[in-house]
Amino acid sequence: MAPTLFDMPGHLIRRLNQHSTAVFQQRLKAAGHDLTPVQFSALARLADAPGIDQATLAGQIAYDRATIGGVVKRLEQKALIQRQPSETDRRAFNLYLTPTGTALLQQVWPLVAALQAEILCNLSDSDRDALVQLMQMVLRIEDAPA
Amino acid sequence: MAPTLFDMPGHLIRRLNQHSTAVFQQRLKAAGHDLTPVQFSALARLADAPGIDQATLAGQIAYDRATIGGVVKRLEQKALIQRQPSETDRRAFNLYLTPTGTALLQQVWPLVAALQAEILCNLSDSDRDALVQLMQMVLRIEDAPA
DNA sequence: TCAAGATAGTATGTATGCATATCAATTAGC
DNA sequence: GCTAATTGATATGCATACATACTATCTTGA
Repeated sequence: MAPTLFDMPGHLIRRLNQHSTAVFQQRLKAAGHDLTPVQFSALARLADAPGIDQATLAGQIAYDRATIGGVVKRLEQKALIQRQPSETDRRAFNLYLTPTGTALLQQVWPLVAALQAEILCNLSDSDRDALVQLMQMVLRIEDAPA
Repeated sequence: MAPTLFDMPGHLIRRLNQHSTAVFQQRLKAAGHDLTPVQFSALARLADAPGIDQATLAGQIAYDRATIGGVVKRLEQKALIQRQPSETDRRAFNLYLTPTGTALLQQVWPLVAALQAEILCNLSDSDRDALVQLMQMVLRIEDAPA
C-alpha cells in the first residue's frame, strides 16, 4: 500500500498542532481570556523562573530568538510582564511577571490544565499517557529544566 | 507533583511540530529544493485528486480557506500548479499540477517519505507505529479521503 | 590587553494560520 | 421562481515561526 499523506507523521503532527491550538483558543476565549498558547507558555515559565532574560526564556520553551521579541512586547503591552534592564549585562532585559500577570496565570492555569485532556479526548487515559510519553521520547524531554 | 509545561500535550505537540518542520526544511534544502511542508501536502493531494478547487483542497488537508490562497499563489508562481476557471462554477478554480510540478513531486516524494522516519528517529519501529496510530485516533483519521 | 568570536536584542522579509469581512455566484426553501 | 442562506475566493489584520543581517556588548584567548 502506497504511503499517503495521512500516514505521515509530519502531516499528522501538523494537524494535531492545529487541533491543539484550536481547543486552547476556544476554551480561553469562552472563559473571557485573550491569551495564545505561546503567551501562556511564556507566562508559565516566567512564574517558575522569574528574572530570566529573553534568550534564556526562548531557549527553555523552544521559541525562536527573533519571535520572542514580539511575544514579549505583546505581553508587556497587556501589562502581564515587565522588562528590567539587566545590571550585569547591558544588552539584556530581565523579565518578570507583573501582579496582573501573576493573577491572570493563576486564573488561567486550571483552565489550561483541564483543556489538555480535552485535546486528547478521543483517547483513553492509558493511551493519553502513552502518547505524552512517546512525544517526550521524540523530543528527549526527561523533565522540566532546573 | 504539580503539572508543568513539559507534561502538557499542547506544549509537546507544539514542539513536535517545530521539530517536524525543521527536519523537513533541512532535508529538502539539503537536496536543493525549496518547498515547505504545507506546499508539499498541497502538491501531493493534487496529484491524487487533480482538478479539485481550492476549498476542497483546503478541506482535505485541513488548511484554512484564507490561508490556501497564498499557498496556491506561491505554487503557481513557481509554476508547479495551474489554475483553470471552473466551467460549472464561475467562482471556483480547478487546480492541476503542471508537468514541472509532477516532476518535482516525483523527485521529492522519496525524500519526504524517508524523512518521516527521521522525525521520529528517537523511537523504535513499534513505538513509531504506536505514535502514528495514536495521532490518527486523536484526529479520528481512518484512512485517506476517497 | 586587545582583537576575535560569541551573544542579546532588534529589524526585515517570507510563510503559515486563523478570524473577520466582503463580493460574486450558487443552492435551498418556500 | 424568487428571496435567503450558503459557498468560493479574496482582502485585511494579528500572531507565530524562522532565516538573515545588524548593532551593541560581552567573553576568550593568545
